[in-house]
Amino acid sequence: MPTGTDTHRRKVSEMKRAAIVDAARKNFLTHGYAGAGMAEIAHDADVSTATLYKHFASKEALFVAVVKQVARSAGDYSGLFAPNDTVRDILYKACRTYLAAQFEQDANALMRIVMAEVPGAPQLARETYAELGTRRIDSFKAVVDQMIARGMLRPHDSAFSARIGSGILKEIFVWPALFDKEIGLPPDTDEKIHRCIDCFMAIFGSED
Amino acid sequence: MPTGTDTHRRKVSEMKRAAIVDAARKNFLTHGYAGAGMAEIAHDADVSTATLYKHFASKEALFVAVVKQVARSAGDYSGLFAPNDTVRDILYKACRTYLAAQFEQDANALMRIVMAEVPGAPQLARETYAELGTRRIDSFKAVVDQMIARGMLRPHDSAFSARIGSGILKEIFVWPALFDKEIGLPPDTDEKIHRCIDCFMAIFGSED
Amino acid sequence: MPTGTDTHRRKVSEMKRAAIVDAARKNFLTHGYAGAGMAEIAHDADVSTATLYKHFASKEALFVAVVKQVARSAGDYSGLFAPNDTVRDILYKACRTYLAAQFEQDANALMRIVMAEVPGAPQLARETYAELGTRRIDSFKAVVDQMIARGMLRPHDSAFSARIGSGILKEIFVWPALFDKEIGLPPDTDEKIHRCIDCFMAIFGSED
Amino acid sequence: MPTGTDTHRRKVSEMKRAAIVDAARKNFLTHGYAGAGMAEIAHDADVSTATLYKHFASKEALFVAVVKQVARSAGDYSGLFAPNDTVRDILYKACRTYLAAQFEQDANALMRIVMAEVPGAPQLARETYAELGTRRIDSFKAVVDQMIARGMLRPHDSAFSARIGSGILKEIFVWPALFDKEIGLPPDTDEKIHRCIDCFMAIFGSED
DNA sequence: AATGAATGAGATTTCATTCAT
DNA sequence: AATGAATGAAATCTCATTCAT
Repeated sequence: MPTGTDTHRRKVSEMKRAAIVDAARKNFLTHGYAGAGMAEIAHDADVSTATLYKHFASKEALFVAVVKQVARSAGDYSGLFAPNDTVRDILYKACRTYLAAQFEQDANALMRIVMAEVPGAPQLARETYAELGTRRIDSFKAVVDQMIARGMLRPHDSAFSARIGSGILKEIFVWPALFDKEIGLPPDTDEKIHRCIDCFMAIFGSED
Repeated sequence: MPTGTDTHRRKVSEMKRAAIVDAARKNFLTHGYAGAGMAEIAHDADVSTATLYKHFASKEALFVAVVKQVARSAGDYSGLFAPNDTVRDILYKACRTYLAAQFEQDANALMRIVMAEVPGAPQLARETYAELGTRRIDSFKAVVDQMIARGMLRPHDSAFSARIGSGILKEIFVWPALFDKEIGLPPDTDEKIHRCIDCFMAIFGSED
Repeated sequence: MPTGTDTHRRKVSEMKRAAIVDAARKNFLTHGYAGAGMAEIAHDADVSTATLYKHFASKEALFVAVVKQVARSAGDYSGLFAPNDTVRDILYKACRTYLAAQFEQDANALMRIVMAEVPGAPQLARETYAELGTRRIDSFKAVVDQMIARGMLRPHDSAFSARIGSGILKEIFVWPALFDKEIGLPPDTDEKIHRCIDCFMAIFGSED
Repeated sequence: MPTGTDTHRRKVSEMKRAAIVDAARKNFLTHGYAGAGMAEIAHDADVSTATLYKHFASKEALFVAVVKQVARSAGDYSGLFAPNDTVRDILYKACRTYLAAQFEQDANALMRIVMAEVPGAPQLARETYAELGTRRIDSFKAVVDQMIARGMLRPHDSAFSARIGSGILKEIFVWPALFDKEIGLPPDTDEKIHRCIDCFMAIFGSED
């Protein structure tokens, strides 16, 4: 019965593919795009280079696969609204979610690499920006929309305020981390988040 | 009289050095750090590779020189205060100066490359962040301080507000440009700047 | 059955390795260490430079391999004692064996190169001296020990006499060859050997 | 008066030449022929590379000059015969003189380098062998001749015995030093010399 | 006569990719 | 389908030597 064999083969093949993407992500993040080597990736994934090339036609194709895999995890903004939450409570949770997605998934390191490839692979960079940049702000915007609907924020252009909020968070937390791989979230993150929220509410808060 | 000869030689040598840095900047910006080739840089500068290496001991040293040269042009924030300027006028000019420094000198492209080198050359990245990141915000902060002193802005922590302002501008203008080398300042830049100023003044404006 | 493939691959690979060492020996001997080029070695071995570097991680590693290969042929001193041989017969055969190992395997040329690398690679030089210098004398000493046991030579410190014998042979035959690559064993080698034996027996011969 | 100036100029020029040869010797001995760099030699001699090339047309020519300079100091065997000296006393002094010339003037290191250049510069090697090898043995032979004339040694072919003596000394003292730049004369040099003399006298001593 | 910046040619080494088995 | 040895093309860097001043 070839079916069973086929299924088995496909399963093995997919596992190898996953192992490759995994090994590739680690290598790209550690050594950068140019620094990562196909041989080492293959070795780390317990696969021959030839097999690697069966799955991904080129280094760039492999890199695209890694980016897409990471970008897929955008952060979950559902269930942010608990019954007795204040405006600040909800904004705080939204900020935390935003930052978690940015820091926990190596998204910073990935952004660095993607940016570096802008001259060489503009399409990839644009797509990644859409995934890692725009999409996250859209999620944030959805939260803002809900808050406006509930009268928690003054009515305004939420697309704009979401970017403003994102910009403030990036400046305080993300930007430094882009230039230093050892910088994570600082110990006084909470306090800083609240100062950011102060700003946000000074602009977009309801007027009472 | 060796002086004449020496002076001449030095002058020629310095011109070659400048030509090398120039060619290097173009190459790095076009192809990225790894993509740029010393041979091509030397060729573009009309110099042999050996001469190139007399001036810069390694590819990295050359890159550092390029970064420093670009960073040197941090933007001139003096003479921002004209007699009858409103708060908004001054902030507008400050924003324009900030954005000019960021866009006119290829600073965006350079930032991309430096970020890409974070894993491989952390020290360089940190120094560049200090030059291209922190220093620009400091200039901005000095403007804010003056405005506070003149009662144009509510008294507050100017170090913080300078970062907030910088963060907002980056999000709206810089961030997209980091992911797309063809993105410069948009046609409706003025309008966008004014929306940013609205935000800034909502937070830090004097309360009248 | 991967075994067949593996075996075949290994066989091919080993042949290439041998070809590389061979080509390398010729190049090193002809042009010296610094003068030999990896590209030419690869070409002579019908192999790409990349393959060469798969087998030997560096020029130095390749040179070490060459030295070890040559050193392996230390000369065979067994079967020197025939029933009716006189003392002189046996010493003559030992001298011939010693000189054969020194001249037939390019050991002289190799010694030259190794010596030249003394400042740059002291460890290698020391090891080579152990292989090409000490070990050969040890073999000679074993022969002397047997001759003493049979009463053919006066009892004495064989470690010392072996060095004396080796020193005399080196002076007469090896030393000139070290300074002139075209000098091999001279036509009157036999006569010279016997004069050396005269000296040796004058010192260490039994007194009858 | 140009004469004074000319004389002065020539004097300066000769001093520079000497400085160059000196710096060259140090560099060659330290780094080997290939390892030594013309730029560094010029720097060490406080001279420009162009001046260096005015004095010596090429690296090889400079090396030849160094070899000749060192070879010129062959050791002084005159005044070896004191009134009441025994045979052994005189031979001891001759050995000491021989070894001093070999070890004190970096002759070992120079020999290493010359040998390395045998394939590339055969003529130089042959000449050096004549200077550093043959000539020293000739001096030794002269001493032997005198000893024969005085009845201190059995009449024999002194050209041969000088080589035998030289060979024994080389084996014991020089050979190891050729493979290890840190090896000088050992602490028990005297004892070893006397064992060598024992051998020599067993062969060539007068029979009383 | 002297300088030292500049050079051309070549060195070793690396790596994404292919191909015979 | 999978292997891993082999490759070609290029990269960074060095150095003896020359030349304009």
